[in-house]
Amino acid sequence: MTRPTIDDIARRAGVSKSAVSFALNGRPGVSPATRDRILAVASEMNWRPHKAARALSGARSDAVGLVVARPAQTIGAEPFFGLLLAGLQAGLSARSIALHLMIVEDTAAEIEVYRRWTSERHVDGFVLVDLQHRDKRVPVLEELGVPAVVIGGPGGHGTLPSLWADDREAMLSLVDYLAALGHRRIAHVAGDEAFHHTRRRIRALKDASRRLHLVDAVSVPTDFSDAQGASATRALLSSPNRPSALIFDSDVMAVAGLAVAAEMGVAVPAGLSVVSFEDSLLTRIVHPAITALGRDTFALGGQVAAMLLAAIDEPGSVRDVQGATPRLTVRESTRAPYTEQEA
Amino acid sequence: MTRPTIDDIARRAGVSKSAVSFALNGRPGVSPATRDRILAVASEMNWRPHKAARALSGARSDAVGLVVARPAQTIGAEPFFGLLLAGLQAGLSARSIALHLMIVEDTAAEIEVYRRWTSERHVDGFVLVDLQHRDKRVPVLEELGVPAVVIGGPGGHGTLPSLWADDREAMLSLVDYLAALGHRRIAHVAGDEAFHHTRRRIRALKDASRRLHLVDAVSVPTDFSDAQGASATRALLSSPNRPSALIFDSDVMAVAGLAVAAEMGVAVPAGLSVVSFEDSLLTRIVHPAITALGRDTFALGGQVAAMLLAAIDEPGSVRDVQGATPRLTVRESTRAPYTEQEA
DNA sequence: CCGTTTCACTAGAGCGGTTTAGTAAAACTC
DNA sequence: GAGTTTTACTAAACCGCTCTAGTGAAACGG
Repeated sequence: MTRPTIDDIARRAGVSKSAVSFALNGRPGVSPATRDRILAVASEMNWRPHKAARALSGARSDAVGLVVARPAQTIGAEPFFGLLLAGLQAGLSARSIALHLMIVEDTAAEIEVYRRWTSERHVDGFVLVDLQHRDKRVPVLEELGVPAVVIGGPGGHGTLPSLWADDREAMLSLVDYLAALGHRRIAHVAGDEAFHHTRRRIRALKDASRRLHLVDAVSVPTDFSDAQGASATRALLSSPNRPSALIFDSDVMAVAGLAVAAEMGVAVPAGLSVVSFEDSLLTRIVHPAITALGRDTFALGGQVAAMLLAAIDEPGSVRDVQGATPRLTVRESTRAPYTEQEA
Repeated sequence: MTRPTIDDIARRAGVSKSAVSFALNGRPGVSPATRDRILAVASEMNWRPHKAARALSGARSDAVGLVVARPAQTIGAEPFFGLLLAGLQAGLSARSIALHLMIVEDTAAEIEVYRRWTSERHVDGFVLVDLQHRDKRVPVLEELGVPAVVIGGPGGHGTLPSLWADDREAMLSLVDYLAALGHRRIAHVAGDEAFHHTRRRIRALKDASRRLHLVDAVSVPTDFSDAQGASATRALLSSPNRPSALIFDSDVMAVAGLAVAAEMGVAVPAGLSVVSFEDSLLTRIVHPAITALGRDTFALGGQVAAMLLAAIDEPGSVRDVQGATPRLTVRESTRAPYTEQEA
């Protein structure tokens, strides 16, 4: 048997197609008695709306898009991405909105997908991640006039609403903590300078370092990969004026850095304190467990979902929102630095 | 200006709607000259098909579904999932098929999504992961008659085609390797017994142990979490007859186990060899790097995508396929066990 | 040169919904 | 109780595309 259409329901209930449509959508124009009868027939016949048919009549497609331009490896590796995905999902599925995921090669391909999906009416809105300096995707989405929410900022995302984290404040608090422990030589294994947040963190470290009179607060940019994280760590630990504390911009790099320290015979935390700017399972399961600045990525996904749904319902109504301030979870990888006596 | 429809193109090119449709879909019925002219007009007007309209006329929805019933944490944590996703994407996007992702609470919800998406014509097919013993999803998908490909098996997936790995063979090779190094006391931190592959691995270990006359080849089932992986390791390492080698069913548990060993002062690999049944970034970046059985999860995703597309194109044409046999990458976490002299 | 086949193209009926315009009856006005 | 408004419902257009049936002209066959 083929799936029932509203026509079948209409026939069975002895009313017109339109009456069925009204009843099923909770619209006025049918009496309560008729409405109940229609609903009963519909559920008896196990009717479900045909998404495409609805979308064709100008309605929503009930889906949002997430397009990511990253190498496959990164997507598998970073817990951030999976958690964000799960959080988005949770926020969307409550209103049974689907998530269309697309993983592409580069930003050009990403923009092409935005264009295509918009004109095909494939999705009702987009979530934009990995905000970059002078991001080319922003003007395109603005031009397309499609609802979109940016994760990142503040600044650099034009008129699109964003959910942003105060990376500057986070970095300052991190440095304050390490300085309070007595660290004077702090180094930073940073991410990719193409990203806004990386730049902000680097700048914040510089400022804090000046304010607290730290020695050599150097930031080494990387591409976020474990390989570059490891080699940056190796270089820093080999320098004559070896830092006593390292700040890593990602959990993956922090773990890689930890391995380098072990390999070089540098004890953590006795000889080196390690802090990660990102928290996850990774930082928890290694030994020693890594002190990390944690934000609830799952919750973040949910928040973005809510913002995007609002932007779809009422374009222009959504404004920038500052996400929860990340909190430091102290674990086993940080302590006061070596003193001469100990050494 | 509103987006162009085939009617606009028809008017501009001076032909009928149908001629445009034929031309755009590469169907016979138009002369080469007319076809070229229509295509030129279409691209000039920047026309794109309206997905919903196409889908409504009985065509495909050009999307496949992946529904996962797992806690959010797991999805973020396991590289497997992200890599699979990326691989699937790569395989699908070549034919510009979208991936609809849905993360749900439990199997009941998952089945509900299968029902809904099928009757809504939301997707053309499904990918089924985490195959369980007596899996309830299989008969539902069979009943719905929707194309689907299972990752897992062999066996237990009814008439649905599956891409399966030979877990038994893999476990045997692993045990052979450890036995060749001289290990006699091998223990296994297993996954969830609800999963088919976990059961097969446990059975294989038992068989190998009997064949090789190993002592105490015990398997401890867990829920795949780092916490249970850690406590299983703790228990095994505390037993009077401590194993000299541990096999972990997942990378996350292997890393957690490594941390427990460090915490208990058990040196790896000197005092304990560690092997992971799954390879990923995780096993590579920790210290010591973990010897692991690796399969190319990204490629696996691509293979599944290809199978599903074939199943959609020609239902019933796709048969079970055995995936590539995982290969052992030896790293720093394995060596011959302690001998009495060394101890 | 007439009948048949092929070709290039058009008209128009769906696909499964939504929505507007219209209608008959019931319910209010005063 | 005639006129107006409201209510409950129907008919049919419409969304953008696909595809079948049909048409007129050109090409072919003998």
